[in-house]
Amino acid sequence: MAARYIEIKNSIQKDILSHRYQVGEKIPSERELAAQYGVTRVTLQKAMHVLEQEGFIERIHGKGMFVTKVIEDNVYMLNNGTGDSILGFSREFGQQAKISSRLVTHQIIPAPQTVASQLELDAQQDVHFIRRIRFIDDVPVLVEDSWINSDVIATIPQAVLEQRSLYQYIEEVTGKKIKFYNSVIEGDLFNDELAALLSISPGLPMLKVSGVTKLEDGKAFNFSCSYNRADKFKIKNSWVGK
Amino acid sequence: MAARYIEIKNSIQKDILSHRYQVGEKIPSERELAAQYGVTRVTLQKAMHVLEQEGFIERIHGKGMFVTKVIEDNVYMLNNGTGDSILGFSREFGQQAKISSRLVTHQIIPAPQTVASQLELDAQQDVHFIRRIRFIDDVPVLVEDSWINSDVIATIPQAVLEQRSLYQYIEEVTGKKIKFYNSVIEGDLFNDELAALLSISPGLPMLKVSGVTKLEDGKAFNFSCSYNRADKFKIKNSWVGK
DNA sequence: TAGTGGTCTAGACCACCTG
DNA sequence: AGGTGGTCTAGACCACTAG
Repeated sequence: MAARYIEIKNSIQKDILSHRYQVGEKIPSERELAAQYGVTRVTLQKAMHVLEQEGFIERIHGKGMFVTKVIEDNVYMLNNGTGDSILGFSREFGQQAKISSRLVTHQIIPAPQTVASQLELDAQQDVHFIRRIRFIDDVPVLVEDSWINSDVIATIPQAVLEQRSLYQYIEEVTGKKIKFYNSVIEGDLFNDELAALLSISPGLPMLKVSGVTKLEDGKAFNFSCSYNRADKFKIKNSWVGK
Repeated sequence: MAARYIEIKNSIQKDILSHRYQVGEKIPSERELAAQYGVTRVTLQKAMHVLEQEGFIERIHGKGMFVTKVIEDNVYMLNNGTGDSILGFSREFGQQAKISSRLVTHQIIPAPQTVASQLELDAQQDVHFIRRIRFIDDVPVLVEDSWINSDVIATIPQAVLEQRSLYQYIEEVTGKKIKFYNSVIEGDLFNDELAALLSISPGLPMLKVSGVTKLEDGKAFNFSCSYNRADKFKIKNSWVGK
């Protein structure tokens, strides 16, 4: 049972995506929507603030709330620069793109120092190391490395790694939700090794996204790093500032 | 007069930065802090949610709130990928870096189509076009292009462009606060023109950040695009997900 | 002046964690 | 059991925008 404000947020988001609320135009006022959904203004505002953060609406003091004009684009968006790129995939025109994965390697190794520090565990402690290639419409577009604390997940079925979402599996096994933290975006060039995995030329530009994933109880369980073809991806920074 | 929750957020942020609250350790509970500041829990929570968004603390249900372990780094952070890089500059170890600018060009031109669309004005309408180079410790690290609606600001003194913050000037002149929207991050390689401006080799990796800036009344007044040396910058994605 | 979003109060109940 | 964050109510007043 999700929180009421999340339900409301999803409901209004659906209304926006289905063009029930027209692009650029005003949506009903907080007081109206609060009455419609049978909640107080405070609760409704929480929903609307999330929608604003995620870039669906703009709130203008004294005027009202407006559906954000969405900019069309022919590249893919990594929605929030979170590690698990596959979760962030979205296309302005629906999800008809075919997404697939290939597992390059999966082994248990002693945690490298940088990984151990990120996962807040002792060096040399065992972690899963997983390298996967992601395809969109059968074109390889990114390499993703993950280091996962083996205390949290002892074994990972190969089927999970070949299919959709490792995170969903971890949520199921642990019974806890996940949170992303400290995501960092860098630019670089593809080296020979990564370029070979994607069948592209070394020296092409890359967007590198790394970050830590934690369980809702604060336990860090995953450090991931993805190497994305910069000609295929942009990152939308969902942020409203000042 | 800022909102109370913003004052409280700044106060606690200061306590974190001054290490009054130790890294990784628990800070007082919501109820305690609310009592200290003489506000209700709801108000205090607003402050803490902002601190969480900005990466200063982690909130863990049932346990408490903890100061985030900050990862040291020897590159600069573009805090939120907002257009005006100079505002986003921050170094983990204080602000002792020397920041300067050089104005390359400032002219009034008819708005190119993409700019007009972003600024929601008619094509061919006049805009300022400004290109500046930013230096850190006298090393050129980025080029920033800005297109500014001349309806909002008719004239811009050269001194403003050579000094610190154009945005601060605009806030003063218009008497309105500014908001950032729709910031997008891309990776690319420096071409000959941009590389020459920074005295680097073409083909080096770049982080490109573009976005629209609006006044608080919703009026779009600035489209900016910055080209950042990827060996000098990372972008911290202040986001807490799920 | 009427309508809008922005902030804030003083409670309440729930879900989660630890001892 | 006691403390923690997560959510929600039913009001209230303020600041801003419009006609």
